Amino acid sequence: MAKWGDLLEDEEELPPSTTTGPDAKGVVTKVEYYRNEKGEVMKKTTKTRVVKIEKKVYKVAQERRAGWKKFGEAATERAADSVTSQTPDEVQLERIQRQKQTQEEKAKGASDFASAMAGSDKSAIVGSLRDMLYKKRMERQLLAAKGLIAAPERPPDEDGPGGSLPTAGSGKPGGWVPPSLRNRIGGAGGEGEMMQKRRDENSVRVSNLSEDVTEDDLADLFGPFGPIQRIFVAKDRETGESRGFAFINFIHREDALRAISKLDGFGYDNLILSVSMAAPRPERQ
DNA sequence: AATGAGCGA
Repeated sequence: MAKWGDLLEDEEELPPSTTTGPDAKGVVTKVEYYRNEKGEVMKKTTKTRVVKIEKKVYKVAQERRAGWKKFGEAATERAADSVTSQTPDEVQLERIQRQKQTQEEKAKGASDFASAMAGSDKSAIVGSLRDMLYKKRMERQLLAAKGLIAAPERPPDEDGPGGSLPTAGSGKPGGWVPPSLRNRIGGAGGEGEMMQKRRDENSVRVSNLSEDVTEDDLADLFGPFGPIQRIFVAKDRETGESRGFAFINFIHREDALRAISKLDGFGYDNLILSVSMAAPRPERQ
């Protein structure tokens, strides 16, 4: 499975897309091959399942209607020439199948990635990195959905009134931490526990991010290059939506430069990232 | 397309 990229490297013709299924569980598997902007062959596997939802409201309405007396023309109609017409209304939803993953697979993914990063084999990097980032992201989304972690960038008190709002000074551990207080992110070379001075000089700008990329996604993406002091995703002041670019401040300049050389032009989330050293932030008067 | 927040003594 890991070798498909190598096998196809020199071939002109791409394999045809295939669609298999639905299998016993209704899962349809679609495999497509395409070339990215660098001419590398990419494989995309999509698994979808059609889920039929019976609308509960229909049941309720039907039960209510059963108790009504007919009137007008309908009171005398026979079944054959009904004056009422009905349209079946079935809602079909597609949803992406989540893949199960064992601890060993996770560990393997991480070590594949580490060795790919150490070497210079670009296609190996792209293969294992893309895979690992996607899995990590899905894990986070699942945890967020289960309520085990806060959804990204949404303070708990936005869930609406009535809840037990965390008051200032309650100091509850494990809750949502505002970005301004998230100081130590990823990386291995912790430079002491003290508050660190921000290092704007090693600030990397990444743009053309998709709107739903979070700080955690970027920590996964940039963390392997070295310790990071701060990650900042630019957001719209009132809507909170990502503006599609971010800054990653590395502690060591050489890590910033390596990240740029490896990740500039990297395809992430269907977009081609642009990664470069950031211009210094304008001074505040 | 695009270059980040806070700041109250």
